[in-house]
Amino acid sequence: MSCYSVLKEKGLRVTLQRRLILDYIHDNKDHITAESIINHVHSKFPQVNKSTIYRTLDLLEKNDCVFKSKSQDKTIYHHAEEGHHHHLVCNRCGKTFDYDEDVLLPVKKKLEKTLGFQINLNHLIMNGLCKECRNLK
Amino acid sequence: MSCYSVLKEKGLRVTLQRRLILDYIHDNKDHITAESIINHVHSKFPQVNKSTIYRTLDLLEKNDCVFKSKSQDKTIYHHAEEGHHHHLVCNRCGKTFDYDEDVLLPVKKKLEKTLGFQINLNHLIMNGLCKECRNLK
DNA sequence: ATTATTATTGCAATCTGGTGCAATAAAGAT
DNA sequence: ATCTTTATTGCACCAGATTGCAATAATAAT
Repeated sequence: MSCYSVLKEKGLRVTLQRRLILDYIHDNKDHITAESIINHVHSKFPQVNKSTIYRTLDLLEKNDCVFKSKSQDKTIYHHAEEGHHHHLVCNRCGKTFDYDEDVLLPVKKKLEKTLGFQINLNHLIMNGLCKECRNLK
Repeated sequence: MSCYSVLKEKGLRVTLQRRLILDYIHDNKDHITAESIINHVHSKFPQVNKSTIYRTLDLLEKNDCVFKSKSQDKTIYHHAEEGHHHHLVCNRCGKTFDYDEDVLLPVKKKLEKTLGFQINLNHLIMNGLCKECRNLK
């Protein structure tokens, strides 16, 4: 679990609270909401404060251990393994799907050429309808 | 101002509060924050409640009169004229930039072919660094 | 013009996410 | 094993956004 060494390298401490949160995110390959993380931590240690959880999530994001994004109204987190930062989220069933980073490279290049704008693909979530849900209606 | 007729058609009422908000959004071509909308309405009628404003914005979004999106931590609204739904938001200065819808069409088509996922381009905001801000650092 | 209907509003309370600060505890030094 | 340093936590509080409900007011019917 390399996140622990990342923390230690930077002089950050590996606390019970951080282990609870990190392990939970690593055990869940899907996107998870802040709410579900809070629930999980509270189910094991109810006395852990929610502000600690939010601060831990911010810290993990700053150190590239998790990715944080907004999907509709909710804040969503997922673990940060290489090559898995790009997500599609279905507006109907809520499931997430990965896509190949290369798909967006031409867009990135074109926007840099024409507008000089450098988009950050790591934090990009695209919403829509997945295959199954499209067939339902 | 077709939004008024949209409301009337659906049996929704055109109230002072809704006129204030609609007119303000129509007069502003840029993205505007919920905060600036609240400030504007309060500058004319301080007694209007903020929950009314949020509810009105949700209603206008549901009826396709405005678009609502998240940029970083803020909620952002803009009027819904055809061909202006696609935005880049700079993470440093907060300015917004439009881009041509066509840029993303190949991506949309590819994802539909390979994954069957139908992305909704209307609500897509991409974050990054604009030309000016890139040059600053 | 007045009345009846019901969509809309204001209010109070709530929820999510975030902040300053004093108390606490992890990890290194002794 | 104990002490010291200071990163981290819990607490209390705050801001933005949201909701249930009773009061209000926009529109249709008379």
